[in-house]
Amino acid sequence: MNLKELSARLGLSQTTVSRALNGYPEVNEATRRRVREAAAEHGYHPSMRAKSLATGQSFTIGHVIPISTKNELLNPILTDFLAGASEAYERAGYDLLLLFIADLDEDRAYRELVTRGKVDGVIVHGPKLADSRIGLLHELELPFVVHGRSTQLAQDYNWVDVNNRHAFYRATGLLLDLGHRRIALLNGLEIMDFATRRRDGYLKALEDRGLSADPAIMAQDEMTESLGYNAAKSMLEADNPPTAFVVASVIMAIGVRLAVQETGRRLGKDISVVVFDDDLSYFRNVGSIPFFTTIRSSVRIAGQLAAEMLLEVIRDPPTEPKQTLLEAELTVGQSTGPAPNT
Amino acid sequence: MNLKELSARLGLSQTTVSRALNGYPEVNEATRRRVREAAAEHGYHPSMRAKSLATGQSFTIGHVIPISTKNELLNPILTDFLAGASEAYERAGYDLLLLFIADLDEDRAYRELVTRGKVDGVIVHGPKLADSRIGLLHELELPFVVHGRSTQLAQDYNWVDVNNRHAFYRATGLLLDLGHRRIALLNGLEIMDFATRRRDGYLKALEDRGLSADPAIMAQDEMTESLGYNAAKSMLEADNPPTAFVVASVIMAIGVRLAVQETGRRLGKDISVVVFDDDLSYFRNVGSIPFFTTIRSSVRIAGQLAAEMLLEVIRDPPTEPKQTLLEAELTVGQSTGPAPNT
DNA sequence: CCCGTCAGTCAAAGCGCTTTGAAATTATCT
DNA sequence: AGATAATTTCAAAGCGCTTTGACTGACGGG
Repeated sequence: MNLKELSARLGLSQTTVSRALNGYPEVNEATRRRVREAAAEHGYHPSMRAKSLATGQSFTIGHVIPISTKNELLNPILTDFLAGASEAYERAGYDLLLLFIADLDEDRAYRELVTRGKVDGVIVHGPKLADSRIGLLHELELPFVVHGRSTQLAQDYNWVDVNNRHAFYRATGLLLDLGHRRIALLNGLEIMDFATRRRDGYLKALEDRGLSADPAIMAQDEMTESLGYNAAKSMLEADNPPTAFVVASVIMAIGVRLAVQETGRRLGKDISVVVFDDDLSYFRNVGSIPFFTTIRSSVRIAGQLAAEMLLEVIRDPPTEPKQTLLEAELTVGQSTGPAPNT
Repeated sequence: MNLKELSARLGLSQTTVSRALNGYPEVNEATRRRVREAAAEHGYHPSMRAKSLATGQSFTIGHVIPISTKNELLNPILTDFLAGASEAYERAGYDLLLLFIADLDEDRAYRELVTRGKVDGVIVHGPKLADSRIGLLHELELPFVVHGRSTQLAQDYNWVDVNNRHAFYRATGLLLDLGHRRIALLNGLEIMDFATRRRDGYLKALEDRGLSADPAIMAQDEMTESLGYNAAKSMLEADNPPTAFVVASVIMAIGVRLAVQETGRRLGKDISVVVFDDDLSYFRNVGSIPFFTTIRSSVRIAGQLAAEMLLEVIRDPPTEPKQTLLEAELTVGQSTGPAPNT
C-alpha cells in the first residue's frame, strides 16, 4: 500500500492525503479523520526511502563508536547510553544508526556519512584530549553533540558531560575526611578527556589539603577487571601501600576488591574504595546499604539528554552551543571507613 | 556533488557514470577508470536516499533489542555482538540500525520496519521459549537470522547459536569428575531459550551419573552481580550447601566469588565454580592460568557469523534454512578443584 | 450582484539515483 | 564492401514521497 493507492481508494489527491497525515492545517478536519482511518485500516506508513529523498532528511542519528585498532576494547557503558538515546529518538520518530569505526579512517567515515546523506546528525563518543573530530564536524556542518568534552579546543560545541573533575574531587575529599593520606588513583586512559578531568579533580583535592601526589599510586589504563586487579595488587604489595583507592569504574573496582581480599585486607576497614559508577543496569549497586561507596551518574540518562539535545539542535540550530553538565551523586556504602591507625 | 553534475562534468550520461561506478560490464574500462578518478577527486558518493528509493533496498540491517517493560535490564553482551556484526556489514556496505523495543509493541514495530522499508533484514535478539517473532517475520517475509534458538516452533528458520546444552553438560561433567556431588546451577531466566538449554545440559549430566537434581540449589534470574551474590550466599548459608556452582555468566560469577569469600570459603578449594564466558572484552579472563574455569564462546564472533549469514540470505534466499552451531571451549582455571572431603 | 478572501483540493515538478529499451559506434565475418 | 553482431553510450521512465503554485467553491462585504 502506497500513497498513490491510498489516495485513489479515498478519491483524493496524493497532496491532500500526504498533508492530512502530516498534520498540515490546510486540510478539512473531516477529511483528515477519514484519511487517518483509512491509513490505519490498511496499515499504511509512508516509505522512509521516498520520504527521505523528498525531504532531504534521513530521520536517522548516527552514533559513531571509535574502535582503537590496537586493543579493540569496547566500552561497557555503550549499551546503556544507546538505550537512553533510543528513547528520545523513538518519541521523535528518529532512528539510530550504529557505526563502529576504526580510529584510522574516522575522517573518511564521517565525510561519507554526510555525502551519502545517511544521517541528520551524530553523537560523538569517547572524545580524546584534543579531538580532531570536532573540527571536522564543524567543517562538514553536520549537527552533533559530544558525549563528554574535549579540552584544548578553540571552537565551542554542544556537549553533555558529567562533572568528572568535581566528582573525583569529592571522592578524594571524602577519603581525606576519613583520615586517609595515601590515596591511590586507578584511572582510565588519560588520552581520554574524561580521565584527565578525573585526575585533575583528584590532584586538586590533595593539593587543597596540602598533600602532594605520588605517581607510584596513580595508575591509568583500560578499565577492565584484570587491570584493576593488577594495579591494586602491585600497589598493595609495594612498600608504603595506599589505604584507599579512588577507582574510575565499577568493573575496575571489582578487580580492586579481589586484590584487597587476596592480600588479606578487609574492604571498608583496612582499605577504603570510592568508585565512579555509571549506574549500569547489571551492576546496580543494590541493597539497603550499597556495597561500594560511589560517585554515581547514570549514563543512560546522559544518553537520553544527549539525544534530546541533538534533536533540538537539528530542529532549530542554536546560535549558542548547548551544554549540559551533570553532577554525580555521592553515596556512601560499605567500602569506605576511617583510615586505619598506623 | 551529485550524479547529474558529475556526469555533466565528464561529458557522459548519468547511465554510464552510474554503471561505471557500480561495476557493470557494459562500460569501457578506460571510461570506467576516468569516471572512478573523477568521483574520487570530487569526493562523490551516491546518495543512499536516492539509491534506496531507486533500488528498493535500504542496505540496512535492523537489530531489534527487546526491552522488558518490567525490569529494563540491558544485556551486557550486546555491544560485543553488535561490534562483531558491524564488521560484516562494513565489508558489505551495509549499515546497522539499532532499535530498542518494549516487548509490548514488538509486533507493531516489526510491521512498521517492513512497511516503511527501513531495513532489508533483521537480527532477532534474545529469543524466548516459543518466540512469536519468528512466526511474524515469516509472515512478513522479512529476511532474518536469530541469535539463539526458540524451541517448540514448528517452522524452521535461520539461526546462529552456541551449543548451550552441551556446554553445560560438559561443565557439570567436569565438576562431577572432580568428585562434586552437590552442584548448584545459577542460571539465567528460564523464559529465555538459551537458559532452558543450559538447564537441560546440567540436568542431563546429573542424570547420566545417576544423580537427581535438587531444586534448592537451582536458581534462575537476571544475570547480574548482585543476584549471583544473593543466590550463592543463601545456598551457602543453608543446610547441606553445594560444593560447586555452574554459573551462567561472568558477571553473575563475580557475585558468586564474593559470596564464597564472605562465607569464609576459598574458591577452587572449598568451592568450585565453572562459568559460561561470552568472552567480553572488558572481562577477559586473562593470565597464564585464568582465574575462572570457563566454558567460553565469543559472542563477538557469533555476531559476525549471524551478520554474514543474514547478508547471504538477503543476497540469495536459500531454500533450506541456514544454521550454525558453535561449540564452547572448556578452559580450566583456578576456580575449580577436587571436591573437599566431608 | 460582483469581487476579494479564504478554506480546501489538486496536478505536476522535483528529490537523485537505477534500469529499460533504443541508438550509435565499432568489430567481425563472408 | 555489406551485413551482422558485439560493444558502448544514451534518453527517459520510474521509485514514492513532499511541496509549489494554481484552481475551485463558498462566503461575506460593499
